[in-house]
Amino acid sequence: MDDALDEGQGGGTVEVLIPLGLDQAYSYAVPAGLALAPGDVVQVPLGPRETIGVVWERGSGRGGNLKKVAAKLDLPPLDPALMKLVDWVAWYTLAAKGSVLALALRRPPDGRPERPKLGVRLVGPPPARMTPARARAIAAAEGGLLVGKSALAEAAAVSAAVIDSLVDAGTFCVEALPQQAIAARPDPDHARPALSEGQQEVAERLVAAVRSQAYSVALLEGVTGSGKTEVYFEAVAEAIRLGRQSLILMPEIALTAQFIDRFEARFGVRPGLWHSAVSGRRRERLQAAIAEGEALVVAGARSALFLPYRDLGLIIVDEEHEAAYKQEDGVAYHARDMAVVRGKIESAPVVLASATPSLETRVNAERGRYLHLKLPERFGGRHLPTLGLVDLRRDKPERGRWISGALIKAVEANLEAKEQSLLFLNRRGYAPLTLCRDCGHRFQCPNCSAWLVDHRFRRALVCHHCGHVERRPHECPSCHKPETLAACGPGVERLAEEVATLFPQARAIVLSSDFPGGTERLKQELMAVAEGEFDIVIGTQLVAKGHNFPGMTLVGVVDADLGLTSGDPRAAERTFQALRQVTGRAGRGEKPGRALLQTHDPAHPVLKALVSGDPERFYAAETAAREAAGLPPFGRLAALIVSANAQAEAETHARALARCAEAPAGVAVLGPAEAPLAILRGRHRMRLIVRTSREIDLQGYLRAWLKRAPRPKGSVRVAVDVDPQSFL
DNA sequence: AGCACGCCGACT
DNA sequence: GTCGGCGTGCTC
Repeated sequence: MDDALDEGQGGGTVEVLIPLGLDQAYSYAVPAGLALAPGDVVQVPLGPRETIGVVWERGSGRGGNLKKVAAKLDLPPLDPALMKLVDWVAWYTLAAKGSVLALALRRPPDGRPERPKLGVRLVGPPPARMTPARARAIAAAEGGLLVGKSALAEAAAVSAAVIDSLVDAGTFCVEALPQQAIAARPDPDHARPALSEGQQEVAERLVAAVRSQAYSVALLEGVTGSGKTEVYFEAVAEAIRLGRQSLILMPEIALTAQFIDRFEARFGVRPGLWHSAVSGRRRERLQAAIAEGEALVVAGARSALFLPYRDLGLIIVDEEHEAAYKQEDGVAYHARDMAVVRGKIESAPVVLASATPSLETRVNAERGRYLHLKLPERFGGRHLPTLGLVDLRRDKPERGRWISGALIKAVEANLEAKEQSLLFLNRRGYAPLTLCRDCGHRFQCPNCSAWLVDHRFRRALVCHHCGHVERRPHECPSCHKPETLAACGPGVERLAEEVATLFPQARAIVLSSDFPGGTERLKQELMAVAEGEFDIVIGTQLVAKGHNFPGMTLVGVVDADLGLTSGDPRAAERTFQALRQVTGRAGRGEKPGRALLQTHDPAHPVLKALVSGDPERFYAAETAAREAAGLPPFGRLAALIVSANAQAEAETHARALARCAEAPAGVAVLGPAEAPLAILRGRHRMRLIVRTSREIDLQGYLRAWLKRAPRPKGSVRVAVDVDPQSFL
């Protein structure tokens, strides 16, 4: 056989990347008669079995004693842009290429048929025994049309069991509902909103970016209620007009019915939805529709970043600052950053939207790398609430109490005026610490180093890190004296006790993720709050976003210092964002609102910046503070080492790395002692920041370190927490 | 990811 | 004496 024949007729070798934790593509021989090109999805033998893989590049060898590619699968090939993204993300995150490929690779059809949604049709006579519930169900199904089972149950206000019994009785028959269209074409002009002048201006900038069909990044900043979504929808509309695809990336929890309704109201159809709950055949169909270019708009959680878009013309990252964009297990990546990278690779504009942008995005905007678009404050003449601090050193609540005189007065005035108040305390449960007054024993999690949180309602002690639960004993497990256990500090449950004592006439409710009855009940209660059925809401982070409470005119932050003192480098930023969000809950209706923040440190720069109402002040102060503390200013190289099974091991790794890193000039490793590192208690992970003043191949360097360093026992994972902008 | 190899606790 | 736990390593 000669080479000429090999050209088109197969033969030769290919490098195949397998979606497993393998960093290298493996060489396989191409059987005669098979033509393979990079991107093709193939079946290859691997050890004792066969797996799916992707031809990454053409090989050069003759494939003498290599295993052969078993088959070329009938799936659309990975396009070069997506392959480039996989390569880039693997290089950048120091993850094995195969693991990244696994994120991008469509699952082969698993043969599991999509569970067809069932509907019922009124076909037979009424059942022998009629009940009110049955009568309602039959009335709702009048006309003999095929109705969805759950929809019918809801419409008739009966349970699914009633419908089932009517099916058994022969009154209804079951049929499969026709499959819902996976991705109908959105109409860019379905319902164009009336934008304010300021919004229009910003929308036009985004539309221009979409028209340019070139890479660019814009930070779209605007407080909640400023109409960010409407504005970026205009950019999406433009992409639709051009026939190009848009990806709207959002934190998983933000993919709510509310967002979908807004999308549908604007474009007439639902977007293609991609999140962890979408499964099986539906996932496949959507993937196919995306690859074909039929699905024009995809709204998805971070994994939607690796979908095989055919012609991506716009990427929106909503709530850009959300920590949920960080994937920490498996391939550790930041979806927002990788979105920027994908935009670069696809030559598409990227829009980062947020009310409280992350520090690094702000820095990038400031340095002119990103276009900074600001939306005028609030839409419809509404104003941001006025913010005030309560100095707890002067206005001190009694022992065992947490609400100051000033806040009590404010709540009373609100009750008087029949307006709602929100008391925000980001602490679930009754008390964050339980100790023995006699011997000082503190209840600690057996798995983690965290304190166990007293949950009176559940009558249990709970670890908020690992989920460990134990019963709250009656006597101290250490000294066995009875009645010595004391709850220390407040949680929302305890605050509710105080509220009941202070304002016995008020209708109060505690809202936290522990809400009894699950998310469904919680949703109902949120609705009830919005409708004014409660006077005082005591809530955790949960109430900071989402539902709008028009009657809420006062927000009391019970402990504004909470979170400011932890060792996490992001503590100040996160607290600022959380407080800005929660205080913004006041005055969303007709009446102006105000917020009171209780603190022991009224001079704290975060609080001062917050009260000044000028976010720029916070960002300026925080950037300066980081520089002063020797923390990596964003936009320069830094690395994050995630490591080991135990804290001690993590520290050993860190010291080993610190020693190794002394060699190449320009690299300084801030070890456990020097850096305000965050050992994430409970999961025993450690963050270590590598700082460098000049450009080196940090990825390559760390990779090499992992290979040659005398490693202590335990697994080491290295992830990079760098602003990828420096590499673009 | 699978699957093998390999070294320490409770059983026929 | 073995069965089996899952830690570590390998797959072109």
